[in-house]
Amino acid sequence: MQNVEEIQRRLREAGGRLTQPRRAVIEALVSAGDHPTADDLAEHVARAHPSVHRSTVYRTLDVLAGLGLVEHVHLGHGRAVYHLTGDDDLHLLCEQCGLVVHVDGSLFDTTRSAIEDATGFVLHPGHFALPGTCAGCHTSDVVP
Amino acid sequence: MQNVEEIQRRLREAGGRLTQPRRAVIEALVSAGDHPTADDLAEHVARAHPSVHRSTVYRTLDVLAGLGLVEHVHLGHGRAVYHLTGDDDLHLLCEQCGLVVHVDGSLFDTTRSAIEDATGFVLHPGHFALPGTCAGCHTSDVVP
DNA sequence: CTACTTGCAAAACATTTGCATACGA
DNA sequence: TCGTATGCAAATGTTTTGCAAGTAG
Repeated sequence: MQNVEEIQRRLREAGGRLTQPRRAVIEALVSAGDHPTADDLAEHVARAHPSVHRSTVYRTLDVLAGLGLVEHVHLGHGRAVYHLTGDDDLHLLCEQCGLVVHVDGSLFDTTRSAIEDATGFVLHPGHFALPGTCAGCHTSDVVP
Repeated sequence: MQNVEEIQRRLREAGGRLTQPRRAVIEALVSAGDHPTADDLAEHVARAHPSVHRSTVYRTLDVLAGLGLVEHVHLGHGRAVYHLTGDDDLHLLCEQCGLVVHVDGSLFDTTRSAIEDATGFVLHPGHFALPGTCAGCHTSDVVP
């Protein structure tokens, strides 16, 4: 959905500078796996550009988040994963095996509108992972 | 639902020792407000028992969590709040003002079963906070 | 008495920040 | 050139851990 050129264009349009470290972070975002942590991204960046510092990765992610291009999801216990905006899905986190799966965000629609009607609260559920037990762990649960 | 005696009984039944620091943490859990952080609890404990160390608060919470008596909810950015098991409602967290409100867990039923049917994932409602924007912040948003 | 608990200090972990320097536009 | 970005190191904030001493049962 989002490619490197598109992101670079948005960054420049906003008056940001297209530096080598920023190129590397953007490249990492589009080519890293499904749910990279900041650390995963820093590692990915370091492979091609060892001189890029971790703090620059965080600062770049922060800039891109400010432009609405990147979001992060907290998985609990301090870890967060980053992804390009546009993934309109929920993250489910298995508390037993750590598996993260994506489901379509529309599954949440009825709950979202029910809560909005009842309380005026507008949810952004994509920002957190919903914890639970995945199918695999749930069945093997019975046999320890 | 849970009173001090009940928790103490469960702790002793499990072979745990009922020490003064543990009494203080349990007391803090039942008498502290709705969504105490570990820090809130440590402060509460310190008022009556200044010698109780922060790490003991964490260890006690961990023990009680192991017995299924306490759960914690991540509010993002490192903070977590603790509560006694039995609150079967959802926590909504306003990302702008930090307000936490409870709503009935049944509002989540359709989403829970939809996710369970689609993926086999069994969610633990109540173990997590749903982030969003509360009614107050949402309206004042428009008028800065 | 013995093993479970505690206090302390230090480590672990993820992220942020101050500052002088480097570099894109 | 000029102000934004960067690297570095050190700080931040929360939670965890190793260890000797304390204490419940």
